[in-house]
Amino acid sequence: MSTAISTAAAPSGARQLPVVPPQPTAVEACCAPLQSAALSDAEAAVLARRFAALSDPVRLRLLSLLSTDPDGAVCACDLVEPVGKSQPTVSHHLKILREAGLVTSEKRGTNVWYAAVPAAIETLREALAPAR
Amino acid sequence: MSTAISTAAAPSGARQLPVVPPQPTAVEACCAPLQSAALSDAEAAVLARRFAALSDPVRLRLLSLLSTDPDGAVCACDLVEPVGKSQPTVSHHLKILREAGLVTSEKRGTNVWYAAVPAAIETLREALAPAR
DNA sequence: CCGTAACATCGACATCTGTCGATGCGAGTG
DNA sequence: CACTCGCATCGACAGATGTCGATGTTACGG
Repeated sequence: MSTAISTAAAPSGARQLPVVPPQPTAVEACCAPLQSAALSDAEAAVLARRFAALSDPVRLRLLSLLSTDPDGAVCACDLVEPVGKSQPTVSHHLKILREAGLVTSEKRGTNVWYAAVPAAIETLREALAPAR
Repeated sequence: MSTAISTAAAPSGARQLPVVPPQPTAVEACCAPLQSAALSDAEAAVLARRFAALSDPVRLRLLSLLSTDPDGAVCACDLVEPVGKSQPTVSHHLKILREAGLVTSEKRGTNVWYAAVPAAIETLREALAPAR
């Protein structure tokens, strides 16, 4: 919507400088797989927080967009329209994903580039691994 | 607490009849992995609902208890004390897990036996699979 | 047939969560 | 230096969620 006309500053197709550090905020595995050993109270709390980051459709779409992007990173300005929410709302969800360690952000000039952290996703996936 | 003395009716160690159907409510995979293709609106909604079932510490502990039980099934009466919540609360969480297809329940006399559904957990796990 | 045990449902309540408009703030630009 | 653009934060609000006590309901047991 907003990035329709002005092609000067940072147009919607702001495809440049896809550079983003690998995974500065890598999430450490907190627990053995759910199905391998009974979770302690603390372990369950940590895991629940992380899964909560995946419990919203908007966040899942954002994470998916970042994960599947050919450049590996997307300008925040290019995330608002695809998910169909207001800019503050998208910013809010990105913050939650960042705090969960699932994405990283890097400021480049006026824009902020977001990238998924595959290792963090893998951590969640391992928590769901079968007993054997 | 309650199941301490009376060893008659259904004591805390009600270990018998571990029989439970495999996975009647097997959850069907709804989406390709997050990191393989951008999620549609509908796909994200379905996935988010399922991950939401894992976004609570009590539910994670319940699922873990069921998954790691040697008999593969646990009487509801034996789930209240381990998680440290009231009986109605535990019943509430079990309902959410059941509606998410992550557990199944079977009534046996006065008791209800719960069992995890590994296939459903696997479905969630696959949604987090890496791109390649 | 009445009492009891196990589990689900109900009602109520406090808290959390998603959403948006308004605002703030830093970085470019003319 | 003023203006604009991009993004985060704030404030507010409606709706969802977790929790528990009370109450229902069903299955046993004497």
